[in-house]
Amino acid sequence: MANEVKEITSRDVNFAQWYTDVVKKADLVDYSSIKGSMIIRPYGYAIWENMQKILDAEFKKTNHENVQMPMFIPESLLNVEKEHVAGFAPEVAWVTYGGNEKLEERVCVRPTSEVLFCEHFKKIIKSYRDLPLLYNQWCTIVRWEKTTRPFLRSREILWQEGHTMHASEEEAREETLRMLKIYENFQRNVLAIPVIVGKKTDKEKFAGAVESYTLEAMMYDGVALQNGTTHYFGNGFAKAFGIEYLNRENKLVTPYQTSWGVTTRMIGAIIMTHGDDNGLVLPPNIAPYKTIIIPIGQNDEVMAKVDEIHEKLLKADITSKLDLSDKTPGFKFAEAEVKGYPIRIEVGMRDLANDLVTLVRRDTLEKRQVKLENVVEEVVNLLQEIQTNLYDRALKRRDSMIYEAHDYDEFREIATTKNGFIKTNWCGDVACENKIKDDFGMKSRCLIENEEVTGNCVCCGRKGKHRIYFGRQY
RNA sequence: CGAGAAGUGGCUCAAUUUGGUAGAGCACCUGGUUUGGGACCAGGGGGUUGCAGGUUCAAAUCCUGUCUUCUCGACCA
Repeated sequence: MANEVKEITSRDVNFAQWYTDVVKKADLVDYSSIKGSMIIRPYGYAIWENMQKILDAEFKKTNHENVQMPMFIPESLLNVEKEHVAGFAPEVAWVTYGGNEKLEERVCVRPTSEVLFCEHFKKIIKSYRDLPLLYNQWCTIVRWEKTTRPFLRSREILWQEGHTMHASEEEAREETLRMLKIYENFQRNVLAIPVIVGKKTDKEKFAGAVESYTLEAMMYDGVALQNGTTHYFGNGFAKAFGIEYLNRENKLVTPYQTSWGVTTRMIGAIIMTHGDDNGLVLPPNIAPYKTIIIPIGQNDEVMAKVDEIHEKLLKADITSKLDLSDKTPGFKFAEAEVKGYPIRIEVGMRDLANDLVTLVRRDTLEKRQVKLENVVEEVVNLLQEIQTNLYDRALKRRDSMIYEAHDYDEFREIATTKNGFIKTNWCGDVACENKIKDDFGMKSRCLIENEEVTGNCVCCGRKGKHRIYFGRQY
């Protein structure tokens, strides 16, 4: 009995436990001896590598350059921008000793790198000719979280952070929205995750930002996962750090700034958006292997065909794994499902006698027999179908879990009986946000830009200023 | 950080109540037979029981501390 694969808790019985089971059984991570610092195993890391490859290409296309900044920040540097340090101080890790000697000034492990970039920018930006300055770095950061969960909330986080400087406010705002759009397209088209994109309220925005934008995804259980953010900083940081340059009129002026980032949390989002009781389900566009080929019976003809199909797929640029282990077919089928390969190709004599092979799609587990000579073509089409179906399915589910509340009683009724987001009107007062958080544990997700405000604030009854989503979050 | 639960070969657990030679199934290795949904036969390797103290003739078992994991909450991305 291969019990290790059979022990996935049903996601409708205990979603949190199901998530933990999938993460482990699909060989994505292992725990380390440091709380909240996970080992990302090859199969999990391959997903991250694909994310990096695709996003990095988008960053380069839009003229960003990669750099690598230090991992340590001296306390005095972190303290330069007040709102920023207030936001991050409670969760930074401090280094106080070097070897046996106590440090003169303690240094923290970067929780994010704004201040490091600012210090550097001050040195290298002299002229309007130096702008825009478009930097990005792939690195890890540390935030000392109290509760940790693989991918969703860890202490050591793999991410990408873009930091840019611009000559005008308008240009910096454009950059903020440009990167937001890149994230949105990536999540929709590659990860097949529908996201609600919008502006954060003042209460929820990044420490030190003028405006923060977010990509909010809804997980299978109706809980929100913030899947990426972009920030417009105005020139607050630049002023605090004294970054100035000479413009065309030979005047000393302050530039405008942005930052933006996504993390391996997106892997958690894939799991909780597409996964099912059999395990992981990977969208073809991000899967390390788009197909897994499983031979049935070890005779020469089967082995020859399996090799042939594998070669053909690779030639057509379709990553494919060939499972030649000596497990039984049933075991391999089950394992292929746990690991979420988009398509499984079963090759056995029964089909080969009629020049057929069997394709099994992971999203629906539906089987179909196809002509051997058409395998590549069929796989290409099926991958597209799966990619589309996963997005449509997730979108439909999400939309079915968004509710409109017109008054507080209705809000309470929804918040206490249903899982999902609540769409409503809000007066703009942080007191109402706080009350909703205290009463129901729901925070504002983001403001809705394109809808007219139709009623009064759901909480206080005063005139509504914004359309807004509320929801519980990871 | 608060409440609860748990840490025994890679995994799931037994032995803990009542201190007395650490055990099973699966996984792993070798050989063979198998192969269309989680195979079978034979043989074999692997654990000083999370870690550190303490009590005792004797500790997986009792006591103290600590670390890690899980669930629920608070907080934060």
